[in-house]
Amino acid sequence: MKGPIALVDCNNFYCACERVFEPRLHGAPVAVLSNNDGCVIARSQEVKALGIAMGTPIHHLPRAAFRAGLVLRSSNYELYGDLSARVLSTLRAHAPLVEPYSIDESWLGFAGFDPAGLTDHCRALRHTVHRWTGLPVSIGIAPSRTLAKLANRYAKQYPVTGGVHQLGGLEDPATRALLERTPVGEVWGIAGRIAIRLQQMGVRSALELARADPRWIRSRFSVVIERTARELAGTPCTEMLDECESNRMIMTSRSFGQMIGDYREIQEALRAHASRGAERLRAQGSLTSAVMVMLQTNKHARHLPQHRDTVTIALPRPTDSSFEIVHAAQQGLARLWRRGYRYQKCGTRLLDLIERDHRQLGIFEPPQSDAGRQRSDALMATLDRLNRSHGRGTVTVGMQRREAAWQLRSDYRSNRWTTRWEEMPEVRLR
DNA sequence: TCTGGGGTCCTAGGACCC
DNA sequence: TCTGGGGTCCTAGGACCC
Repeated sequence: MKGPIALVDCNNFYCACERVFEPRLHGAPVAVLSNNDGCVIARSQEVKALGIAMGTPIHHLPRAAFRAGLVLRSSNYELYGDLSARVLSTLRAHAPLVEPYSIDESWLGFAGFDPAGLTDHCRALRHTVHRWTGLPVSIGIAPSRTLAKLANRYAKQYPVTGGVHQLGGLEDPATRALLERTPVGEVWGIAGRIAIRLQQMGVRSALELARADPRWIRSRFSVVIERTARELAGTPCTEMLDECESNRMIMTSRSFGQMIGDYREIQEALRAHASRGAERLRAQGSLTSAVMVMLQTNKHARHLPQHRDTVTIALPRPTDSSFEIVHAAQQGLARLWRRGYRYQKCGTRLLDLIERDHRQLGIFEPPQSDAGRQRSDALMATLDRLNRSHGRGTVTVGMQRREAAWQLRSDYRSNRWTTRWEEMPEVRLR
């Protein structure tokens, strides 16, 4: 099933989300901070114009930026996630095949469509997304994902495109011209080291990579880069997926609000991460067979003793029970933690995921344990329901305080306008 | 003083087996 | 002087992405 592919990408997504419910932020420089309010992870156009780089630590932000009216926001993933879902449902109403890619990007499959009419169709779609969600998007259309990515960037960069740009294959002169003036390091999938090696071998532009011999690329690099080269030449190398693929691993980790040495305190944080991981596991209908626990000190604090390590606990049988997963995580922590270190971050990874429906009974498992499992399933379903309807953290496994040293700092968080009753926007009539 | 979190895929190389 | 050869499986780590 081949056909044109479109990439829909929300412009400056996190900043745009902040503006949806606070219109006064339109035109103002808005920067969204990482977890713990550490550094800048998203910038509005105005912030980019101020010369503030991605990843700038909050304490390095220049005074001049604040004088220019810089508005800071803590990450508000509950809001971003909800708005992302709205964009997705809008897309699903207007495209035959939608494959979510990240919180702010989706691929659209247009197999069987006449490429000639697609630009207009996508302009209309872009307009609808904006009307229904308040979020501006750009759309790139091309025969392959790598080219669609390039088209998308062009659409974003040049307002004259009306936010939509379409590329063809190498036989199209306009496509060739764009590839020729695109440095190879700006191609999707080619970054830092590989870009340097390609340049040393004389491959400097996207066009040169598109025209390189795929077998040569494969022998010098890998199949990944070979695929990128083929895609640039207009041959799609991945299928569009009809349904959401499940994650193969679920990682949950956070830095602490401050460095922590106390075992009990870290244990509490880890319980929160393990529970959250288990919740996501159940949401995608999987079971895990192994829990990896990670614990690390602050690598930037060079004057302090360093310790970072991971340990993997194999579970007796695949499970999605918060209790079993938390228990395994705590076993892992007991092996990792050392007295006298001040830790900065801990987390869990749920590994070896399988689909819940494919669960097999263990050889040594007594058949009557089915009843116990059903009880556990019902309990987990109730726990998830309560946390969904009353907000995360309403029911927890073991103590997980809302105010604790391990909790994230988020001093500049906006309201969770669409997911919390008590934070809903108010309209006052007078 | 501060410097995020969550993913995927691929490859190299060791362990192990016949 | 050298001292099999091939295969599979698993894990760690690199590279990249958002």
